[in-house]
Amino acid sequence: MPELPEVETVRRGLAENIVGKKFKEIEVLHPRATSPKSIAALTSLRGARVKGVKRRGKFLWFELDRPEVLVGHLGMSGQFLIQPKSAQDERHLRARFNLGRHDLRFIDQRTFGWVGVEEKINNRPTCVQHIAADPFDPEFNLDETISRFQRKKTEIKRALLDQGVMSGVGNIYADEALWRSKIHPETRTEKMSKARFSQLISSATEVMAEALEVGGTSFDDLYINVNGESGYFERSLAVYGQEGEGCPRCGREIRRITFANRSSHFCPKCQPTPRADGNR
DNA sequence: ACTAGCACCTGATCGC
DNA sequence: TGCGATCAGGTGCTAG
Repeated sequence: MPELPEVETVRRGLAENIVGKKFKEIEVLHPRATSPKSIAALTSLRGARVKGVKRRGKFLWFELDRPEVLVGHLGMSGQFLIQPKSAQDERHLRARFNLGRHDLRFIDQRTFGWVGVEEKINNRPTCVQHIAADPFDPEFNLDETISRFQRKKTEIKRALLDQGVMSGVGNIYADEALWRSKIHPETRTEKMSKARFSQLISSATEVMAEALEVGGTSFDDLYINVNGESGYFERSLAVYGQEGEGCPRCGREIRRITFANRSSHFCPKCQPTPRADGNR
């Protein structure tokens, strides 16, 4: 579900609502809700005070008044909600952190998301060590990012989704960025110039910034912010989920293909199939 | 060392 | 109505 704009929307909501608050009671309601280790580590956070909420790519973590951090990933369907303590349990409630009158609740239909306790190395949780900077990170370095793209030998769509190359982009914004840059998703990275990578990174940054401004993309209630509100970028999508619709640029019918076990949406005219000899 | 393929889940929807 | 196939915003493991 949530890609960078959605996760950042959630991060902002969490920062506004729970920085300074203390975890009073912690309850884990599903075995898959916590990262490999134990629920003991989670419940040991009772009494910890939240100092800040950080993000890299799609990973979130809470800085505490102790060395460890509370880390979370939303997976495909995870949500953090701020709820009155008295509110009824959600159907897919997986963990509850009581803050007094309110709860921070972790809800996740598909259970690909998780929360856990980790040490920090280089100022980042251990599970985030292999995640590259996203384009909004002050540590983001364009030249290094392009070099990592250039080292990949695969289709550009796969490389765009590789969080170790550049983080934050998921299936929606990958398709939107490729459309904006007029690049076919199956274009081989070996055939792309440095300028082309640079342009694509700009498109990805641009589309994610625009989505962030309107609270992200919500197709249904699987993605909502900490107050339960939807984002509005769905109406601005050019290709994702638009199979059979007209391309907003040229009117040609948007096509959907499957590879890497996921759907890719593109305009066959604006993003022509790369030639066998690869020139484009 | 790297890439491709698949597993990990629940639920909605579509065609028969 | 029912049932199977397919699809859904992500990541990590592992076989080659």
